[in-house]
Amino acid sequence: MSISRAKQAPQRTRDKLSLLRSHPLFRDLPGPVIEHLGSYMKTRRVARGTTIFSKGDPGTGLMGVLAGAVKVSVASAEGKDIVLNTFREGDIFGEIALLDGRPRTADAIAMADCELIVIERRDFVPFLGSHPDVMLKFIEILCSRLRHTSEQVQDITFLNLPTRLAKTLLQLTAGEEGARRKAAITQREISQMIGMSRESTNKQLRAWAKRGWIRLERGGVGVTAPDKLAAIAAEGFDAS
Amino acid sequence: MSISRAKQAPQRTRDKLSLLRSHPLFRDLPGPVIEHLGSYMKTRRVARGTTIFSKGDPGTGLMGVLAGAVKVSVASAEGKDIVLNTFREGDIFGEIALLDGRPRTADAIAMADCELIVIERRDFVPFLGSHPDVMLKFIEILCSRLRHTSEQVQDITFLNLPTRLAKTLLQLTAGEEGARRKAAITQREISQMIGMSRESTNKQLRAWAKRGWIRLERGGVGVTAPDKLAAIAAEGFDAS
DNA sequence: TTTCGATGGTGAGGCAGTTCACACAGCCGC
DNA sequence: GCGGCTGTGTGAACTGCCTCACCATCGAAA
Repeated sequence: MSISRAKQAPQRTRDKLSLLRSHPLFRDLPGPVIEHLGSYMKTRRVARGTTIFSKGDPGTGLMGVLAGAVKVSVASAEGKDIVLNTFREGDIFGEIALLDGRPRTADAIAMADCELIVIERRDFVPFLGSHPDVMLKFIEILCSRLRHTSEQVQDITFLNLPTRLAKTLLQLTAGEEGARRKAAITQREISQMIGMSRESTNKQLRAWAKRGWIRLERGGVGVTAPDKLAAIAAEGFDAS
Repeated sequence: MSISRAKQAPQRTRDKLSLLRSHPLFRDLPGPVIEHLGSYMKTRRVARGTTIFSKGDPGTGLMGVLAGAVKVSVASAEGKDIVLNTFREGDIFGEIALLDGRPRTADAIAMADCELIVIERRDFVPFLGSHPDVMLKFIEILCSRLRHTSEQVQDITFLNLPTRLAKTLLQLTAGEEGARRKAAITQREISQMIGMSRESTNKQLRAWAKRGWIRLERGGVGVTAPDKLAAIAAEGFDAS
């Protein structure tokens, strides 16, 4: 019952065309258009820890996650890191550099072994120009990204460590219920998601583990009492 | 030589059609289309301190600033406020709720007496659907907003008070040079822009004023040594 | 004119979270 | 099976910033 660290080869649960056909961005497009797009796409396999792109790179294209998980983060001059966003199977990322053609403002790193699809900007932009409906979808994506990032600003300025941590643990394990409610992630990565030191994060996690609200393993966390964490996330303090 | 608090009626330096014609969003549109758009727009005058829209409101439309300045902020449960963005003459805001139709996620408040233009969502969305080139411009705006908000996340997590304050003062007074380098803003608003307490902000401002790098007045700050502030903003600490 | 709210100024004290310095366990590659 | 790296656990010391509790001043409203 341990948490898989995804060191095995990622199962190819879906190929690139099936991603396109099922993705909200492209779902409504006619079949031939999807196949046309598919011909532009390349797939790329990367191992956990690989840097997919770096801050300052020319933004060459759009990426999609077929399997695995990706974090988008930035590093400070002192070596601290902060995670701006994470993406998993079925998600699309890197759209900002795709759309405005400016350099990437953050790094993308594989949190697990990944299979990605890549569409080059030079192929995609002309397509976009002739598909206003797809542009509208991108606008929706950008809006939701903006709402997400704004919320991050609010969380960082208003909430304390336990509250942010509880919220993040719930998000990380959302979707799964009961005993399967767990996430494969290191404590360092968690600390970077909430913008706190690894040590402080570890101490809070241990405190909750001692109360039996979560279970800690090497490279993973399991949430056993989501209601308790939800209470903390809502109240803004550890009221237990 | 005092800093104007803009309590007088705002001078109407430009009317709504001239804003449209000169704004990058609409500049390239044919004349009749602009006049068509103009017929949808209403103007609205608001006094300093007025709430233009509130968090949770249905996002009814797009706003533009003809004169004055607007801040977009959110309040925490404990009454703390944080400013997410500020807009001045020629800027457009409120586009997220316009584009995705979801409720507003922040408050907009007039920082000075303002003259605004408003375009209702029900009028604008159909227009947008038939103008893909305008959609592209909106995509650019959204991308730059996203880059801005991401940078805010980084600033909050990586930089300390003096650094953030120096950076913000420079941004606030950018555009003007020499002795005219000043901004009409309260210290409380500055503290909300950098996400620190009013008291801490005041103390740092006083320290710099004592060194002659800035000048403080009621309701305003003048930057007299932008190079010194730039050094702090770049170095990440007060190296003087 | 008086009052009152908004703005600016200031010090004392406290605390959440950082930094540093370890120690120890698994896991990987060789 | 042996280093070495990565991930985790933990306490002591430090500190940047907040909170609180004031006071002074200005401007506008009553």
